[in-house]
Amino acid sequence: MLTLSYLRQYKSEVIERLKIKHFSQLDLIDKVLELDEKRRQIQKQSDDIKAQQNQISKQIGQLFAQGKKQEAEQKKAESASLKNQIEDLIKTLDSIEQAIQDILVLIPNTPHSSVPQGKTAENNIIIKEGGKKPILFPNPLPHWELAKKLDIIDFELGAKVAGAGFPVYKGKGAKLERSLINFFLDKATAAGYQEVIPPIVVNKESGFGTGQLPDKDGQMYYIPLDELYLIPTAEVPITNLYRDTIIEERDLPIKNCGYTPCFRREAGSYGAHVRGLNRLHQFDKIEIVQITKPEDSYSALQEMCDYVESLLIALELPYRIVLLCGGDMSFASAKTYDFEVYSAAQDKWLEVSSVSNFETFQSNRLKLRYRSADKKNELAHTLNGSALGMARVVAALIENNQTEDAHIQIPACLQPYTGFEII
RNA sequence: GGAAAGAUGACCGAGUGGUUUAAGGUGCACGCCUGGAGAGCGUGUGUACGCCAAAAGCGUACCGCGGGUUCGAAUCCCGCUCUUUCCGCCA
Repeated sequence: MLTLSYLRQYKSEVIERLKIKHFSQLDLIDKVLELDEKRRQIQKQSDDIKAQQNQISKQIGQLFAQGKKQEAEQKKAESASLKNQIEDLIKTLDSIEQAIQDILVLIPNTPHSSVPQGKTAENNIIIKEGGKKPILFPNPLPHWELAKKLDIIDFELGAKVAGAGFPVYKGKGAKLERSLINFFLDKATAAGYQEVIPPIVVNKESGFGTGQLPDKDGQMYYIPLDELYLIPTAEVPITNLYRDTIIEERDLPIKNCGYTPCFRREAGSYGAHVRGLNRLHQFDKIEIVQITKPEDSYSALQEMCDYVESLLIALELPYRIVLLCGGDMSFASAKTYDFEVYSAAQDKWLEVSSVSNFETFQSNRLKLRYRSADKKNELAHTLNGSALGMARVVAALIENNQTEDAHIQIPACLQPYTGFEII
């Protein structure tokens, strides 16, 4: 969330930027600033009275030490009356602070000045296309048909065990999945990201820290008995590793990567566009996360995009890079690039990565700061990206690399991992 | 799941109701000393919010978290969380 001091200082600029995000409740800004004004006024009052009370208590202690009981009793009465005033003020203060918090969590991040205008995905800007679309024979099979024919992914079996959207990978399909995980992790490690294996459930503090809570709790699986959420992305546990910490400037940037399964309820989505691996309740993903100084975060964003692009090139997949417009960006992001691969049999672009700079939006919630060279504590910037989301990569590999006799050619970079060249 | 012990600053560690304004030590920073280093000596050394044009300064809160008792709580009471050890169970 945005900080109050930032809102106070850059109010009109924030409002202009939020218009690019098509945020409709701009009146919340004035409301929260009014509450802030009131809060400061009441805090001053209550701090002053507390100071008086502390003085009196100290005097009482001294009076008792000197054996002046009578005077001490008098002071006690004086202090008691102050106590009532303080209680009232604190009650008001608490409710105002709560009201401020309730509003702040509703205000989305402001988009970076380079984010294009626009309301929906149609206004996104394709900034680059790369790779070559494959030239396939007539009537190529969509991945779910070819996968079934080769018996490498079983959707019905997964449906029996868990439900729709929980596929079972079998044989060479499972090996392909595992090979991709290892390939991506090795690449990320070579690019300077330290590997972590985080928990795949998180508590609500973590969900709040990265911005999934309170607004998107319906999209996460929840375990009520233990009050835990299944992670929708490794971004949540990995970024939260640094919640409530102050990092020395010399230790930045911090670069982490991690593989986890990801769980998404995705309520309300159905139909042809979610067939097969296109949209799942459980899928594997490698995530990259960076924590940087504010002045470095946009070069880090570029570096992460270049890295993700290098993976797509290595996999020889046709891809395009999309700069999201204001209206299509997520609540917490200041700037986001999506990476899509072309899946030939479906004739569809599938999103396989989303790389975002959150600036201080997450770090403010996380209380994630760094100590600058001149000993000041400032909010760090957080970024993350998929590198990559597995299922759709598998879908595209299956469809694009299929042969006329219904086999799948494994790209050269994966063969050392799979140990086979064809499925 | 059962039992016991514990949680204090960057770290170690003292502190069972009132000069605690959290002792002492370590570390760190700066200064003195030195040809240089070390030792020694001195000074400083958390976070958040607020007051102030700003700096300096001052105020408030914070000793795991949340309540309570009291004029006053690190200290007393209640609840919770986590850690360690032992027992049980177990991949």
